[in-house]
Amino acid sequence: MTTIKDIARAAGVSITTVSRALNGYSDVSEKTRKKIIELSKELNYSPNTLARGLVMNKSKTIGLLVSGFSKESIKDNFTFEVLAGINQYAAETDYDLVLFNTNSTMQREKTYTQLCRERRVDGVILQGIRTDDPYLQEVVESNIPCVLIDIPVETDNVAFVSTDNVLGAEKAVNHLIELGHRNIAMINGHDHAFVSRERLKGFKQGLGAHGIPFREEWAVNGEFTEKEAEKAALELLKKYPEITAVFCASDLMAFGAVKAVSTLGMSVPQDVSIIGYDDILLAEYFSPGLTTIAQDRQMLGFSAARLLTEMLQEESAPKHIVLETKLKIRQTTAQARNRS
Amino acid sequence: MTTIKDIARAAGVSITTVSRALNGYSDVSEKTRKKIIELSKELNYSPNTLARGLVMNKSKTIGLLVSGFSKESIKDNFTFEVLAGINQYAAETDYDLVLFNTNSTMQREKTYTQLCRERRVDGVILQGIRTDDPYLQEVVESNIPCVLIDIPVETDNVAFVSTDNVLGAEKAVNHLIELGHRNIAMINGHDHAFVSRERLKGFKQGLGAHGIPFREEWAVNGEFTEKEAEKAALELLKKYPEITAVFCASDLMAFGAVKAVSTLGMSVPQDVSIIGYDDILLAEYFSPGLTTIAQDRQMLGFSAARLLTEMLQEESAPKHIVLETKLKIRQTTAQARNRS
DNA sequence: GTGAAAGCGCTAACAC
DNA sequence: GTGTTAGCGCTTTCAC
Repeated sequence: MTTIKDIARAAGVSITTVSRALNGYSDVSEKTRKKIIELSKELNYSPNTLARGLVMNKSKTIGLLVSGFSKESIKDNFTFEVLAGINQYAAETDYDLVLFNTNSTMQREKTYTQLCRERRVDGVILQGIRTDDPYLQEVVESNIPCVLIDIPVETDNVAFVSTDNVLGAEKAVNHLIELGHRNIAMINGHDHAFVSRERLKGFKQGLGAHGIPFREEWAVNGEFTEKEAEKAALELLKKYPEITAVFCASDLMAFGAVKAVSTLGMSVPQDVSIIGYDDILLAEYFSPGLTTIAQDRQMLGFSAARLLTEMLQEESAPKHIVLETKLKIRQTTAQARNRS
Repeated sequence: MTTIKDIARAAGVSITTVSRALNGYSDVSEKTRKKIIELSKELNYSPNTLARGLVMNKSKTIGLLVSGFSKESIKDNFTFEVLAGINQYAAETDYDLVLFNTNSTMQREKTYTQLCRERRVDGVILQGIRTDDPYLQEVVESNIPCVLIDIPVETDNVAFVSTDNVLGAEKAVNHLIELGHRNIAMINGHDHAFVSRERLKGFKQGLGAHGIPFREEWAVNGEFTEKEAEKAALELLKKYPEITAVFCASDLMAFGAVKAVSTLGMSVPQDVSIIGYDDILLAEYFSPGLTTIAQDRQMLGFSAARLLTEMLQEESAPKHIVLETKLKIRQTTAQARNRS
């Protein structure tokens, strides 16, 4: 494998000159530069990034710590779309991505910091970790530049990007209220998700803005899974026949809720309106089409990557980005009717 | 950042001894080993993989060259599931994954070999490239260990994994024939996909085995997209009213075909049976549920990763793996009826 | 069982 | 403009 040494020998110059020429420094005569560039092509030279990284103490790589490689996340595709966004941005830079994985027992033995330091990644993007994940604590304590997706932590070396979950939830509630619903329940994710807390907040705000009191017992957790949400919806709808609409904090959970409604011999949206959150691909293909709050997951990843590279270049980079959401009206929401 | 030098100093030994102790060599006294291990924990040491890679001339990383980060591939999810499989296997090894991307204009300037050599990846997995992709030629010529997904090239340093596309297609055809269909059309991908050629072969074999002649004009290309397939199906069904069933080489294309049928005022499966290939998530959620040939994409990735690590360890590793497919009967296929 | 020394391929002072 | 030199953190002969 060709090294700069080989080129230096062939060109009759020192390795320093080769290095300088190849890296575009100005203090090399045009003539020697040309010769060196030519020779490097001829000899089929590729720089050794390991060696370069070793001496420069940076690797031009971004570490990815994503939790969503399970069966479940294949369904909602969240991880992949975020990944696609990150990849898309990275493609325009000279950073490569290295995929760490947190879901294996073996990797769990290594701490977040170890993972990153061993590979000498310049920065990290974290996605899909819970607020009580031990890794999170480490992030804050370590001094590795880091961008969190959907977790609002902001320090000198950590930034975050998320969507406006409060406003998003409020949009959902507003939509239901505009359709005449007053008795609205919510199926949330779990308490260790930042987005859940935010969406609950938005839910309450939406109700409050229209003078509708928030009822504690109408807001339950569905753990972000279809199954749990179905169970929760079943109980809720049985116990409180006055409920005419349910806001679910994820589309997958909304599917569960729809199933629950039909299990009870009712239909969506005639008897109960259901609105989801995410706008995953299935939402459109689901029958009936799911009304939901759309968030641009790819942009989430794209922005995260951009934010991180900015952080790596300048001190004064912005420290967080909040993206907008959009209401997608499909067939699971309709005018309120009395079902009791 | 702690280095072995620091540990050596703290332990009062040479760096050689530290290196040996940390790497589990036998010729270190238990006493010093213990001390070194302890010290390394205390000092919060992480080995520098760049330095190690530089001297050992391998990086313990696997390069991933996948083409599917586009909008379209979010729909079929193929890339992600393969990725999940690779990741799952990698999690059990000490290899990390580096994501290269081929879809950007910038990266196109770098050759396959450059990409790999710069990062000093130990091996590569390629997925989603066409048989006429210039990268493919390079793979064969380079001496970088490589596993191809769904492209049958086998040399000293390249192996492949795929599913049995011939048999898969034959299963599809058999299913249709068993339902009484004799006039069966096929909508294939494109000629530069190995899987397309194989599936066509299986299609012909299936017909032949039952004495049904293959009609050239009934086998058209749909470019693996929903839109193109819809167009193709529309033409086909209009022109040849005797066709009662269509085998599509991907689920996405099958969706297009279903749409075409309904555009023509007919219904699936009463008038025309449609069978897909892949069993993507949407196939199940699609209405009506799509009958299809299922392939285990995650296993595809998992096997590729396993094969590659085996190649990296021993010379005598097996050089290809072919996975089985499975017929999934849902609602788009039914008993043949005369529609002309 | 342990250490000295060389070197992996590269960059970056510092001279000239 | 160009070369000399040192050194990034590690592994690996080769001595002892």
